[in-house]
Amino acid sequence: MDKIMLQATQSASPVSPAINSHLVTFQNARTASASYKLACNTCSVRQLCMPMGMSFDDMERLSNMVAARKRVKKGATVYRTGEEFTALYAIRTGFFKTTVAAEDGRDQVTGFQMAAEILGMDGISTNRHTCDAIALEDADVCVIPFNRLEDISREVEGFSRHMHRLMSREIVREHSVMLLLGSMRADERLAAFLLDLVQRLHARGYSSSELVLRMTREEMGSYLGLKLETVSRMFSKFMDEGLIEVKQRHVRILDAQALAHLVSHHHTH
Amino acid sequence: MDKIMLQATQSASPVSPAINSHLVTFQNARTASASYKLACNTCSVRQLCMPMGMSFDDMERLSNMVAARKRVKKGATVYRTGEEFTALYAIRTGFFKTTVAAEDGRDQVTGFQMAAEILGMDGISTNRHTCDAIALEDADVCVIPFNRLEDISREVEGFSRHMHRLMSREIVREHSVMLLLGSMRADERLAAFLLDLVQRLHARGYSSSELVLRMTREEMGSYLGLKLETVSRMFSKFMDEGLIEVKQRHVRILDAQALAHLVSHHHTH
DNA sequence: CGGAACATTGAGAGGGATCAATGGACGTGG
DNA sequence: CCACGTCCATTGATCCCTCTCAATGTTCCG
Repeated sequence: MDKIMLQATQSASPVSPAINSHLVTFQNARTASASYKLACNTCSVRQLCMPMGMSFDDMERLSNMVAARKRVKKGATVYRTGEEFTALYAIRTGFFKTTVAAEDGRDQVTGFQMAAEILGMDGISTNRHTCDAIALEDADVCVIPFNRLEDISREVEGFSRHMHRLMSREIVREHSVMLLLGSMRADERLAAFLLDLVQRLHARGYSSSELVLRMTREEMGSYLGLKLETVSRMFSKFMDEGLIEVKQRHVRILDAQALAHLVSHHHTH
Repeated sequence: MDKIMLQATQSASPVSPAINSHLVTFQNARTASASYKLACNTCSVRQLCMPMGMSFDDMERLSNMVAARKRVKKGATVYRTGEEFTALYAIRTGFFKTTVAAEDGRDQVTGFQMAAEILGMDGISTNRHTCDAIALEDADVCVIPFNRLEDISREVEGFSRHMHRLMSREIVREHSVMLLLGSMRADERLAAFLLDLVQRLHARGYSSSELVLRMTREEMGSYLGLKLETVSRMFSKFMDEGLIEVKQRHVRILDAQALAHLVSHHHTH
């Protein structure tokens, strides 16, 4: 088999998606003056993240709520099961997994999160976190103290609705995972997973056909309800069928349509 | 095999759980005067439902927000996928399932809901519902227009936090379903399901060991990621092992501990 | 009473798990 | 820069749990 060369497009800085061009010079000016102060205004993922759709002024208000930026080393946790819930975390850079643990030690990856996504909403319900959020690469998050969020809900018109939307989106996402786990075969699961990942990366300015997986086969398997060997076999199968190219964690999607077809056209043997 | 007799404890009116006894006379007084007006104050599930933890006055405010009571016949929907999202629905009586549909027709039961639980949170994210909510028996729900909820968030201290908690609780619930679907065997799934159901029913004043299933084997199977035949076989297996008694949809749990042990002590063959 | 919907049970097949061995990639330190 | 160990991924052989297909039985309701 030929060696394939895949550029690690994800390593490079992505083109900022959907940024209003008239803001760019302003943005640069502020970056210089504000130096290390956190500012949603200058954040490359502000269109997808918490301040999505906000006015410039409201973004500034939000920035002021954000207590701190926090670096998380690969393998480290943002929070763990049982820890007190105090804040939500918006991902600036890096890639995470969340895992829930059963009493007997089994654990289940419940999601993979990337830039602009929010970590920690599980903790609101009981004031204790119910899962672990673990960085799969060195990462950078905004710490948003939850009690301050309630202040901003009063100050910023429509922010409360916005928070509800974020949480609802998570509920809807989990519904589709339940559909995946409850009714799809191994190949369908992996296809759905790859398409979801690449679509989210694309929304962040990355390629719509190439991606670098930040997780192991085992972590993918846990998320997809499969064993790592099965995940590996499905990768090989897709390669044999010419649907993708795989070299370790680099994946190039050659036939997205065929993958999508797999997901949405179930047929028994 | 002996015929077993199970009383349909669920059909009978449950004892109201955890109701402060000094409120009862007051409650009765109001029931008489307010006749058919919706009143959280007099609702038997107020301690578990939306007004959980609220003061008497705040409950009254909430009641005033609730536009209407809506009857839903068995088999009918409260809302369907694609319909515009306008309101949340608090279940007064009855039992529901929610289902998401894949493009190819497959559908997946994402949850079963009973009195005091909230339907419709999936719709907040996009202003369109993303699943169907179907009554499994004649039911009665409170319609809570969503825009009014935002009003009450401003008026009632802490209500916003309360809403967040409700949504977070749903997220956490779905995490445990993902754990179930992703890592448990058929018998473990059914055991976890039965224990969850009976625990929720118990919180509503029903027996902690007997229940009447409102859904078919197929609906259970869909929720649990199993085929109906497998569900049926697991019921038979539990019966043979003396863990439960089953007669059609009536189930009596004989050895809850053994069921719990199944769930939390996974062992390979 | 009869029909439809639902549930049980059996036999057989298949998809994914398990067990096991090998191979590659990567980081660390010599 | 190479050697080495560790972690990760691939692949094969076999097993078994769950699905599939099919027949029968039961309940419920018009």
